[in-house]
Amino acid sequence: MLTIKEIAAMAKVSRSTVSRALNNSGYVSEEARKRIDQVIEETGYAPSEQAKSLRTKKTKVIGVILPTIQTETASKIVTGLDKELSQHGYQILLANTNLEKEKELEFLDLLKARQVDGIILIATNTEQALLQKINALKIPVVLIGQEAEDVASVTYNDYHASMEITAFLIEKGHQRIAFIGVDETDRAVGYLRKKGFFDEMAAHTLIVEENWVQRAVFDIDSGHQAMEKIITNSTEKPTAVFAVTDRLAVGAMSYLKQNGLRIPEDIAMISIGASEMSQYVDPALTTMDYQNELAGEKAAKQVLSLIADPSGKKNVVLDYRLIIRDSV
Amino acid sequence: MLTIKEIAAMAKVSRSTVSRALNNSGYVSEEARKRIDQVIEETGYAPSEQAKSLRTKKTKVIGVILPTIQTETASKIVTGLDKELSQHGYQILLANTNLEKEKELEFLDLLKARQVDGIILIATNTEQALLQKINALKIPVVLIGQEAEDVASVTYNDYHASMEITAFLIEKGHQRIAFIGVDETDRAVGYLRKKGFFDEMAAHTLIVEENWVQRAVFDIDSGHQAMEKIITNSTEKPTAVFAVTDRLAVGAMSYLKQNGLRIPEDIAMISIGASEMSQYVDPALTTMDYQNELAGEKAAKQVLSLIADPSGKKNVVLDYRLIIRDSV
DNA sequence: GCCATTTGTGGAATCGATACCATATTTATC
DNA sequence: GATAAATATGGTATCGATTCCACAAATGGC
Repeated sequence: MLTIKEIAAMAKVSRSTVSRALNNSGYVSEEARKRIDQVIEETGYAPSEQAKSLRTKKTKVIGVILPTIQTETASKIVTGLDKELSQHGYQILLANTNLEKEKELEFLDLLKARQVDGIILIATNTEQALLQKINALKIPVVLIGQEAEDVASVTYNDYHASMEITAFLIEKGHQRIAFIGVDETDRAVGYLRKKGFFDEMAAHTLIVEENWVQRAVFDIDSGHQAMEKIITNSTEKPTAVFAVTDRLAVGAMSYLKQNGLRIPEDIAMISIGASEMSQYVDPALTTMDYQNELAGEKAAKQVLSLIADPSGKKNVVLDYRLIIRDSV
Repeated sequence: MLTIKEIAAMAKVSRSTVSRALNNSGYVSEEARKRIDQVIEETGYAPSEQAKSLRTKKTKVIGVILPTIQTETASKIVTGLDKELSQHGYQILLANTNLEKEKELEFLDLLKARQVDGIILIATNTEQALLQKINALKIPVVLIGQEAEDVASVTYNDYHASMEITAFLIEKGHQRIAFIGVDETDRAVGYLRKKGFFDEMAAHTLIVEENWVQRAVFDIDSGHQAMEKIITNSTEKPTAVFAVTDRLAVGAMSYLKQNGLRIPEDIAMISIGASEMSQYVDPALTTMDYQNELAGEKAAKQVLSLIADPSGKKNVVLDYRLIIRDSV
């Protein structure tokens, strides 16, 4: 590999001068600069980022820890992140946990060893061990999707969004509403969305039958199964179902259709996500748009600002908007 | 930051000894090792990957260049890549071109400057400039989705898959078949899939009306528009449509449904991709499964083997299988 | 008990850049 | 024309690891 030393020799200057020319720091004469530029042009030399960052303590790399790339949410967020980061010369180093919590901790260490300038964590929980590790890290970290004390974050307003969805169903005349959620250690998707639902139901003094509430995991099949349980176990059938993600809703819809139940006439369906798919299933799904790409951009902006000034931690809360289609 | 020097001091040994203990190279006494382990345990020290790779010339990072992360194809491939790479301690550095060809070249340089151990390129073309640069790079590169001379690759059998799809439609009794394709500089998706279609049609001496063939770009909307053109411009309507991607098919279906045409009774629909969505649109889409995750794994395996032995370039061609559902 | 291995350890060079400092030359100021 | 400031350049230390080499101590074989 070509090094600065060889470039210096070829341009008949010292390494210092080449370095100065490269970084536009200090003084370099017209002539020297011209010769250096030409040599670089001819050889296609590019300085080693390795060596550079060993010296400068900056890598221009941001680590991104995510539970999976195979969801639209994740890929939209990453797109948003990349859009903003690449503009500032940063690249993304991926760390995929495959939904294993312990890996989040492992990757935080690994990314530190790789000296990333910042970390973005698409979080699935806010457990103490995680938060402690983040604070011990001394590297800017921004959480997406979960809010936590002392850690910067970009979150969706899960509680209010959930209330609004519930209110929308009630307004449409529904009184018996079922709920398909996920594990509550996921504070945002599991706990807050559920709480929003229950609080809004309570505010309208509507009761929720126990069998109407099912816990699923993050895939379509799981939504299907949850819907099956709701239909087969409940004494009185609900007239609407609130699923916390589009995929769960799609799974639930497939069960309903298979069993001859019409949507929305027999059972209405609503969810959160605004995935591409939600638009093309039949009927088109009424869903809450969380603007994941924007979330990525905001998180990227924040991590960049934290790199410049680590003291300015913020909790950005994003807006949501309901996309009304045909499933309610 | 903690360095090997400090660890050495704390354990009362030299840096050399710590390094040997860390890498299990050379001799280290029981006692010394014990003290070192303890200090590392207490301090949570992790060696700087920066410094390490400056010396060893290995980064354990693989660069992945892709046209977009927002397609299922891409995210499945990345999942497959990560699955295999992470098992061997490699991480992925993302480079998103947003479908801009020139960026592929730029990123190749950038990744070289970052000294990645290998590069995986989810390619959209096989132009000379690209191939030349790849060969000049002296870094293992594996192409996914496009085959090219002198470059390792993992490809789908686009030509044959396309023929099989066409044959399937013909076998089902269709004679007037429309085709929604993409730009032919994309050799695999654009050129080969089209050629497979035309060759198979010709083999059955079936003619393809000019207006039945439309060029679209890679999104749902574009499929919608292409379908509109086919319906409104053709003198005799086709009885089946072959779209080169699921998204295009979904867009086409949405046009057909909006205009009261029944699928498959009036017009049958078939495509390539086996996306999650294809299963839940109405009617469920008959589509060709390309096993993208497997492609990622194979590409990862190949890049790892090229790192070990750069001479063993291969062109792996993957199998496909038709998933027959309700749209034909 | 002597010589040859094996085992254990530290010193110093090195990877490829940056950055500080000293020094030389040119230009400006009065 | 002397002095100060601006411009230009190279030498050298440094970042944090690995690795080679020299050397010392322990072990073994006869």
